[in-house]
Amino acid sequence: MTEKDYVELANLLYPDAQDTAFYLKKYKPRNAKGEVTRIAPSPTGYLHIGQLYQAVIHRMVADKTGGIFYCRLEDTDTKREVENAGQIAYDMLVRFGLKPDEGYCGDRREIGEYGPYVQSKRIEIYNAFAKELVKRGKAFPCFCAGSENKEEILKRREEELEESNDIEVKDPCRNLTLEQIKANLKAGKKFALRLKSEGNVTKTHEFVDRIKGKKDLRENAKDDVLIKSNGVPVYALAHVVDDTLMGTTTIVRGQEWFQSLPVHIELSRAFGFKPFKYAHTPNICVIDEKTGNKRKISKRKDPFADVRFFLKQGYPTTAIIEYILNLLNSDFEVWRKNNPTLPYTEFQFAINKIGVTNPMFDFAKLNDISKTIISRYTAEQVYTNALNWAKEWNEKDYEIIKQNKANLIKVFSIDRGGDRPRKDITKFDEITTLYNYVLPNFKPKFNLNLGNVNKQKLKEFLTDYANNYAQQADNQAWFENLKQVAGNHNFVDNKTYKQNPSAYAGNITDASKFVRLAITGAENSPELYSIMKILGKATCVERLNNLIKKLK
RNA sequence: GGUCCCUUCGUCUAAUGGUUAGGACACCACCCUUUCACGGUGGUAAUAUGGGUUCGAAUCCCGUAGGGAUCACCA
Repeated sequence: MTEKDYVELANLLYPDAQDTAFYLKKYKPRNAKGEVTRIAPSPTGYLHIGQLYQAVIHRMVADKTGGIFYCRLEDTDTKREVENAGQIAYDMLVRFGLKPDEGYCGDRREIGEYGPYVQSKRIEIYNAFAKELVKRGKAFPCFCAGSENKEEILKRREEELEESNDIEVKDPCRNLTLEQIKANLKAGKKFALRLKSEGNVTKTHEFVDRIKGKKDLRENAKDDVLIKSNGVPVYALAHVVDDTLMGTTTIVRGQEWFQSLPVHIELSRAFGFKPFKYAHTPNICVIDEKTGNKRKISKRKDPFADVRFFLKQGYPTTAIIEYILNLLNSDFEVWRKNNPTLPYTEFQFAINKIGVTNPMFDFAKLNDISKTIISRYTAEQVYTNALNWAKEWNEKDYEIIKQNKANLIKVFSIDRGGDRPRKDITKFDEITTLYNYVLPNFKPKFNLNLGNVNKQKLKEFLTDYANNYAQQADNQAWFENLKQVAGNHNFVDNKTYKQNPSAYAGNITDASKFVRLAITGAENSPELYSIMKILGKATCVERLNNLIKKLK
């Protein structure tokens, strides 16, 4: 075909499309001095933990460089679309404190000069650029079979792999003559638009990825589809066109994209666009229980893939973000230790500090971060957060928390506020069980394990303690009293006990342990004096007597 | 199967040819203590493997093994 033929073909395929110059003029280059990043959720489910991970990078990179972070909805896969999912994804970003500056803001709203930010509303733009490509002889229509379902594709792929290792072949339709194309169009046949690849897989060129570093990249040689036969573009075209028009400077995305990078580069060059910077991130993984191998977090197998899992459990959103930051820039935790009260946004995040290997999701580490964050809350903040959590996720807890404000705040206040606050709350769904002893209808459940303690003496001690129990003025007096009563029943201080354990009924630790067990039903609790004061004499005596009954 | 990427304590990672291979979480011990915690001190624990280059290798090169990803009119 001649250059003239290409122009004729372009007009034939896209008679109504605008000239690309129109759009290139309409969307002015940005004057932001920093990096422009974007998150591009597809409305195919809910916000995935991996997308949240990406969003942290986008938000931090934009903030640290004085740039812009925007949101674009990639709804070109009509088959997989789930209703409301775009809205939910956006809402989740906002809740996690990663609100985009611009773009898609839910189903009825968008902000910014570079819209529309929903791809299904940009079809005419894609057509304009498709037409330009045809004019330049860099794309051609393909009249072969249309879309298949996933099972068919997987089956066909397997068959193809058996036949040949190299399925990167040029598409036969690239050789159709103008006359043949005209005949197909006249017959009413639908077409997909394919890239007419000029690459050669044996040639490589140097490429620098902002995370992976210097790499040799093979040229693309595949005539990939750019626009499906239903007129909707695939990711490659949408990415190159949108990110160019919207002024994205750095494409941050998962490393599964790394191998399609050559197509994106070829396409971008075919248009004569300025190349993007790219950063391909690792993927958060877990160990698969069946195979014992690492695998990407899966929406179907891992309930925490959906970020709402963490909200439902009552993790503070900052705990998730700080955990992710810790995976991304491992010096974050050092910074956090030195700056315990600064917001994480002050941290000097750097994209090139991101590692290249896939990290494993570690709940132990997340829990530690979460505990530390909650330990810095005031008692009122703990209460408010717990109440808000319960209001959304747990009706029963909500009623309990609402009706027991005074006691809960008192118990949250113990060991809180100093330099070394107590770290015992991991997430808000634990509150009603962790502090059940200050709530109504408390029924302690524990296994009574006496260890080396003399049962008869213990019973005598507890009876004496219960019968003569009086509220004390302060913690010191309270403990002196406990020590004295216990001492009367052969419970001695720890040093004395150590010298000859068999001579005594037990030590002061034992005595306290069983009082604690009677009062709280647990071996761990905040400082007992305060708890007993909150509960009042009658309740304490009753609980002590309940334990004594069990000691028969 | 082809291609691409990766491999340092159990986990997250630091160490840009010279460190006693460092830190954090988890685990254990001890200390503190007025009980539970918090905290403190210490401990167990790693350069996948075989060659090569080098005075010297976790670091550079080659092979091997293992793992991940990709090979759609999905993103």
